[in-house]
Amino acid sequence: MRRTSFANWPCSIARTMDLLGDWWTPLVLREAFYGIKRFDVFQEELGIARNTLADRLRRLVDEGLMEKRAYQQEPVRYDYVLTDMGRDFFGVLAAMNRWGDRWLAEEAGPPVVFHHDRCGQEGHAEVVCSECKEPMTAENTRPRLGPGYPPRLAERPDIKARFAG
Amino acid sequence: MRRTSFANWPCSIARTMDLLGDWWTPLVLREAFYGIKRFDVFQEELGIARNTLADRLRRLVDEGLMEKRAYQQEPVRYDYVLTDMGRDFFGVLAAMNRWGDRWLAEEAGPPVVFHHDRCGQEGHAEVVCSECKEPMTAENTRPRLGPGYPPRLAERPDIKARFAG
DNA sequence: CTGCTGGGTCTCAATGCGAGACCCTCGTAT
DNA sequence: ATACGAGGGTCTCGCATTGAGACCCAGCAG
Repeated sequence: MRRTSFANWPCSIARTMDLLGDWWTPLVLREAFYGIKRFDVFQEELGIARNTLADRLRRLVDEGLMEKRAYQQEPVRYDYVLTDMGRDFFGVLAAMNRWGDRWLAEEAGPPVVFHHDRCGQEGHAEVVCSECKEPMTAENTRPRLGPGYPPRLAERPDIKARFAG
Repeated sequence: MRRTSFANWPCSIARTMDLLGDWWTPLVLREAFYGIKRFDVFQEELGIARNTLADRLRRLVDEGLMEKRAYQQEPVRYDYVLTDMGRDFFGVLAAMNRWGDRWLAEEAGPPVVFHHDRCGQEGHAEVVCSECKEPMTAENTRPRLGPGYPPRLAERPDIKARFAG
């Protein structure tokens, strides 16, 4: 059975999960944010199988999150760097990191903290509303039909009910 | 080959990915945020195989993100509700949703938008620094060793180099 | 001419995913 | 008394994916 594809669902979360592809992809991106560029370094740091890494990098390049760049000729050597699309994924990783720090860390505390150059302090990620800058939580936020929702689906009673809130 | 476990890596992103388990889990959580509680409804809305759903729900309960609750006796019927830990995951989904809206939406725009009760406006998620409330991006944020990082590992030159920035 | 570095591909076994069928317990309509 | 439907699952089984490790190739250094 082929894995069910979410790429065409009317849901950005599903689409995002679909292209993440698996557990390794976010970790490859994490390494990229750490500044890693070269195949071998990704491979050693993560302990990922080489074929799996080749596959994930190829996917990330295809999807537009990374770019394969020849950094020298004779012999040609490639490295992998984040595109704007890839760099923008940082927020997602930061939110994940925060959640993990909060709920999965051991007594000793979070393994990694973030230094925010902008203010010079160590802080963690917080997810806020773009309009009022106050925290966005499950309690104070509700989904609504957006402009990109397929009109035909939007007619269905169960869908209507879901977004009625 | 058994899937490599990230549960004990010194990285909250890896740990989070490890317990997500697969592509379905975030979507099950999404449904839960939409207010879905019952097995059959999860199953119909997502079109997920019943055994896979049973497995994911069991995992979410085991990990502490959801609770199985008897909502009636004779016959006993159970439903699944988010715990505090589960509800706190909203931020991660919101960040994912925002990224997907930005980079994967079609011309028509995002399929779903968020209404923020707190301010009464429609906004999207933004990831900011907990200290200064300014956006946290790959460019202005750097990882540092945190208190929970395994001391033995922290000695390694490659690890030192990575967090030197 | 041997071996090292960098960036991969190939082979193959073992998981795990997912469809669909099946199961169990009540409550209710026939 | 019996069939049927709702609710919440488990069982079986085929195929796709995962991942370890071996192998490949090009250039350069000893």
